[in-house]
Amino acid sequence: MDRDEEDLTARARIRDAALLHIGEHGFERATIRGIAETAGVSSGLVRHHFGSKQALRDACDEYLHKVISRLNDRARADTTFSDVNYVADARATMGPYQRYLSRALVDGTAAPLFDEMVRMTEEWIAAADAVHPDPPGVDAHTRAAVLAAMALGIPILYQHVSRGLGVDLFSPEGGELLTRTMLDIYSRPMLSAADAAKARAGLDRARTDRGDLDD
Amino acid sequence: MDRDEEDLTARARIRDAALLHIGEHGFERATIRGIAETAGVSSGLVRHHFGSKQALRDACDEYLHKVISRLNDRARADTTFSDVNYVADARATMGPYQRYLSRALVDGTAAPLFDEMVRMTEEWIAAADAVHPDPPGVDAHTRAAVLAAMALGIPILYQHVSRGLGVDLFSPEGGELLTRTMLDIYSRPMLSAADAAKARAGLDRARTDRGDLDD
DNA sequence: GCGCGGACTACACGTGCGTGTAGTAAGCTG
DNA sequence: CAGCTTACTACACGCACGTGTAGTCCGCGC
Repeated sequence: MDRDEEDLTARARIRDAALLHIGEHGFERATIRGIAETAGVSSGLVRHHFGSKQALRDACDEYLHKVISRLNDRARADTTFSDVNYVADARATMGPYQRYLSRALVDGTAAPLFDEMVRMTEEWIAAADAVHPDPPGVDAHTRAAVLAAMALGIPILYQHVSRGLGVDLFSPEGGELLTRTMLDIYSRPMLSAADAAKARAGLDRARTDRGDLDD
Repeated sequence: MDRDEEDLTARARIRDAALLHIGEHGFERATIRGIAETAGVSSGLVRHHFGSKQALRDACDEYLHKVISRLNDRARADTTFSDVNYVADARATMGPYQRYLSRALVDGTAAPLFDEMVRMTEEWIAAADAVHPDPPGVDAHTRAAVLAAMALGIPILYQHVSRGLGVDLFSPEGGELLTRTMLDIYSRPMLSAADAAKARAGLDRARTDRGDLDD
């Protein structure tokens, strides 16, 4: 239905089980036997369908990339302020796969996925820049990359954030609290424009002191 | 000198090697034999000093916590706007241990470390709130937890960010670019107060529609 | 019916690695 | 010197797990 035509097949069940196991225990600790058991198949079938443990991981990455692309397309259609929610939305939809994603990103895989998030963030930044009075110090792409990493820090450190908030970030209450928090963070600058300018001036001074030629 | 009195001992060398190996390959893939080889000792000595692989990991966590506490104390003394740099500073000082830290945070260990960062962020938020005209929607501690996770997302996703920026985040140029980017991000709100209020109103409406009693 | 390919299982192999054990050398105390 | 503790090594055990192999069942084309 909302998956591929291969959904109910053993192959799909194995992939889903792998996403769960690897997300829960990490790639190394996750065992083919454990994945097979969760999927309700023999361990040999895992190898039959995917060839090796690494290939199974690759298949998981590819599958998630497809799912997220679809999710992004849907989010792109929604241009209201619920854009702020896109991380929360993604988390809700991705559900149990969130831990897998976090690990994949941290491990350095899933690069195209991160880049796609940067692209989305870039669009958002461009819109924000359009209504901002003074020009930014660095280009939108750079800010998008950093901002995407920051946004992803929340689901990646989900357990720590949940502990700090006192509620599970995945629960409806946690999701709403996070959204309200993000509204504060994104609408209330931590630094005044004057303070930022002052800091920038300090950086410029340090740079010229070092003898760099651009100014 | 800047370490403990046990610095040059085999025990310290093993700990350092473990931080490197686990940071580089992850806890599971890191082997006691490999750590021992890097430390220039036999694998048995690792067990002799730390008892088990897990205990070695615990010792690494504890050691890093100590180092970071010292780093925080130093940062606390600096109340200028270079506060924005505290993540970058930490990364520079932590150097090769950064990957270990990221993994530890993602794995859920190093909870006290995260909580300490939340505490630091909370102080910073309180200072920003003092000069902000309108009151925040959520309390400072909640915002601090989320903001700390966001800030940590940058070093955790360091390779992706580096790719997006086109320079190594660890290089001096990368560090300066990051600082300038952070200045933009922290001084230029992504949402206007009006937009945030609109989104909040939407959330309130949804909440009362659900029949919650507080308003 | 026959053959054949794919899905699937049971089971054995090899190995890498954590862990346990025994033993050596050096320093300290009496 | 004996006796003990501590740092340290060499080596073997055992297990868990990825991988390889052989074989069964089922469906489809001829």
